[in-house]
Amino acid sequence: MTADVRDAEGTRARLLATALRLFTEHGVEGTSLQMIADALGVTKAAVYYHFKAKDEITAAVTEPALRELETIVADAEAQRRRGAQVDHLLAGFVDLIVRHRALVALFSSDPGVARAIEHAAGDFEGLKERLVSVLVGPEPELRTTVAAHVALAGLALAGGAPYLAHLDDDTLRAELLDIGRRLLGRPRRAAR
Amino acid sequence: MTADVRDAEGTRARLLATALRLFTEHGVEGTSLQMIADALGVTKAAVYYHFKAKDEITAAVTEPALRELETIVADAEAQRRRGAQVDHLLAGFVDLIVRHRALVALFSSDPGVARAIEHAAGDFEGLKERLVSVLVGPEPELRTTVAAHVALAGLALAGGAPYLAHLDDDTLRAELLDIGRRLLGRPRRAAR
DNA sequence: GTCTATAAACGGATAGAC
DNA sequence: GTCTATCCGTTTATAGAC
Repeated sequence: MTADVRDAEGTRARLLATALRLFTEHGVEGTSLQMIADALGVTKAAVYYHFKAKDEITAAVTEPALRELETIVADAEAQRRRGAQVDHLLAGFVDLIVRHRALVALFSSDPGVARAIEHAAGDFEGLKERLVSVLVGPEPELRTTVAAHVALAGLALAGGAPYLAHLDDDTLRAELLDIGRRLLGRPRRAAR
Repeated sequence: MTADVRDAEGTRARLLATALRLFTEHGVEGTSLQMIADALGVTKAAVYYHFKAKDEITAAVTEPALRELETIVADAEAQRRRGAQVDHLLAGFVDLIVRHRALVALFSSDPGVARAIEHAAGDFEGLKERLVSVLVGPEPELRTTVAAHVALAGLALAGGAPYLAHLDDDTLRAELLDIGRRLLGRPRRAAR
């Protein structure tokens, strides 16, 4: 393998990590290819070697986590008891937040993400609705619906907030899970 | 008064309302002056008559609510008992969300807002920190800190979410307040 | 108060050399 | 795999007419 080819995947990974950092800092629409290229120390043309359009970068940054979320929702829907559905979804969502931190906050609040992936990844809006549906159940009360929206947005943004970036994964996961369960009226675990 | 002057304030108000709508839909950076002008049925040059730069529009859209928030935080800080500080801040914040809906969600999550106003409005980041400080108090526990971040982000985004846009002000305020108090460990009110 | 016209810069994107 | 150079559409912003 030549020196040229050697770092292809490494550069691609660095590019995605850099793009994510800039996206969370400036928003997707507020981040230009020039900014990404500059941060990487290459030119715009080099970026275009790895991705043929900006939307592709946005999709590549968010898709892995979105696919995971899709699986989490499907697994939760497959649970038989209502309580288990909520527990499964909440645990999975919090775990996703903790492992991806800023990413979940990004696609929870940045309109640029939705715009960029609407032609690619399977129905983003539909996934959100299924997420809420699992949390509120059939014939939801208003209180439950509002609590579900507060929980989803709050957990995602708090998990990606710089103020909590210093917390280790296990600590953050336990705290977010406890708050989520409190919000949704699920019993807290006695021990860990 | 001439016909030209007559609608000056009316146009300015319509412009700000239109800009807010587009900002929440596409994000600040994802909204161009051309989009605002088109939505208003005027040209870009007409927009520039009212505001000499895009950042000024962003600032004008957000500043009224930010000034209110500044007052709310100051009033809360002036309370003598800890419980009263939290109660005051929470009630004020929720009321602000309900009256401005999408606006609070906007400056809670859109990086474009922070960028646009950092040279104008007095310390935005500082205000956020004072807000959190009131909620968590001196020597805060981790659980409280995380809960405060979840509450602030969750209430703001849920309050501006399209899914809850149909709720009337009184209903939304009561629901958000109850959830906020539950999150922050404050006793719920018995009656309304 | 709004328009047309235009300048200057920046954005995304491509061609072709090395 | 990265570079220089370039294209083109769009964006912010200004000048000046009505």
